[in-house]
Amino acid sequence: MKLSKRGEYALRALIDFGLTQELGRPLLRVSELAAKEGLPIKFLEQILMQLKAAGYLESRRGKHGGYLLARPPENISVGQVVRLIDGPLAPIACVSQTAYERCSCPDEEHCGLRMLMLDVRNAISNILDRFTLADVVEVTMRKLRRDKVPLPFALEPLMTQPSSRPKSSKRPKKINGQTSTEKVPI
Amino acid sequence: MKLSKRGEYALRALIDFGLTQELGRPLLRVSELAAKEGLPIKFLEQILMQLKAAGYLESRRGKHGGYLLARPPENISVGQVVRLIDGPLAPIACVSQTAYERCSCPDEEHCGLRMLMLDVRNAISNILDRFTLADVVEVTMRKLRRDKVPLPFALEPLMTQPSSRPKSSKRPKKINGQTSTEKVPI
DNA sequence: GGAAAATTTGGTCGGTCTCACGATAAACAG
DNA sequence: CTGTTTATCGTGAGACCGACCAAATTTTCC
Repeated sequence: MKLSKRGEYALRALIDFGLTQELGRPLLRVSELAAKEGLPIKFLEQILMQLKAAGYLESRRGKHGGYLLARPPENISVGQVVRLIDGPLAPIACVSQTAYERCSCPDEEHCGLRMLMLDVRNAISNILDRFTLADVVEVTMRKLRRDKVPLPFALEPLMTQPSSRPKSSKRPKKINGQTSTEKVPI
Repeated sequence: MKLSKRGEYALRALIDFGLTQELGRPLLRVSELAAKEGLPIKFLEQILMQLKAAGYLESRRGKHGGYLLARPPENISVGQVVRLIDGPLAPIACVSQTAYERCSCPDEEHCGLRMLMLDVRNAISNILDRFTLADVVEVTMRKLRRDKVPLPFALEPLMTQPSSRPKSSKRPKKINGQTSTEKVPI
């Protein structure tokens, strides 16, 4: 049930790009990002290249180079990013829509495991496919402001144009809705 | 978000043990199980040994040997089995209860990814920790009977004692409750 | 044009996951 | 006791993943 490191890093990077874009500084160098998030640089490079190839990022070379978002965060679905990096969300291939594969069990129609994992698939999809990068960024910034945390990436005074673009005032789509009321370990 | 092959095979095996126990033939040889489910024999051996070491199975050696369930299926939680084989259910370690690990992100309290994955964790747990092996077996057998499928493992006429033990009539705990009404691919 | 800074490309390396071969030990049948 | 049947154990190949290092290429700035 794990998200790969590659997928984790990709999402963390995209969230950072969303945050810095919101703060008026969309361009980030790989070295900055790696330092801030504590990620291995060369591995992060591979991931950013993959995100670029998929149309999520653009890159600028040279002196003031770096990466930036190629699409508005509202158009970036978390679920689609996970699928790009880690493959289908479904725990087993025989309940996947995008990459269905017959499993080795003799009677797929009456497989108890398949029924269970179909529920898990739907549960995961209902979360990851509903949230966009903009949603995650918005919730994160609200939390940061509420706790009066100095906004990250305000450092690096490189071309400090305040340019506070009118933020997309969308419905705040509550995250973390049904936080576990039970003591079930996970 | 994947369940490992090891975890998949372990669950498939346990479900089969539950089914055959219900049918009055609790003991299965590794070779039978591998043939019926189409699993690699030696790999399955390792998995069954692990399940035995964890107290889920017993083994008999010699002529009429094999494996059988060591605990009533009502006491076997699907979530606990997955945790044993694949580790914590949580997609990333920093939202796990049983195996929490600080992640490399600088501010865990305000990490957007963490908030998302917390929801995913709860969603998975709410499914896998609610269902026991007995639930899965019961739903499977109902489906098999409804479609009039010849019950598996009725073959192998080895010591055919009908011994129809009084089945635990529990509440039927609907599986596959909210089947995806939407066309979201997964 | 030349230097600097960044992306791009290439190879390496240890670890884990699947899966397989071969040999050993226990239980049973004759 | 002997042989068959079964689980048990040791070993390791093959593939993939996470992470690292070094060089090559491209772009921009001075």
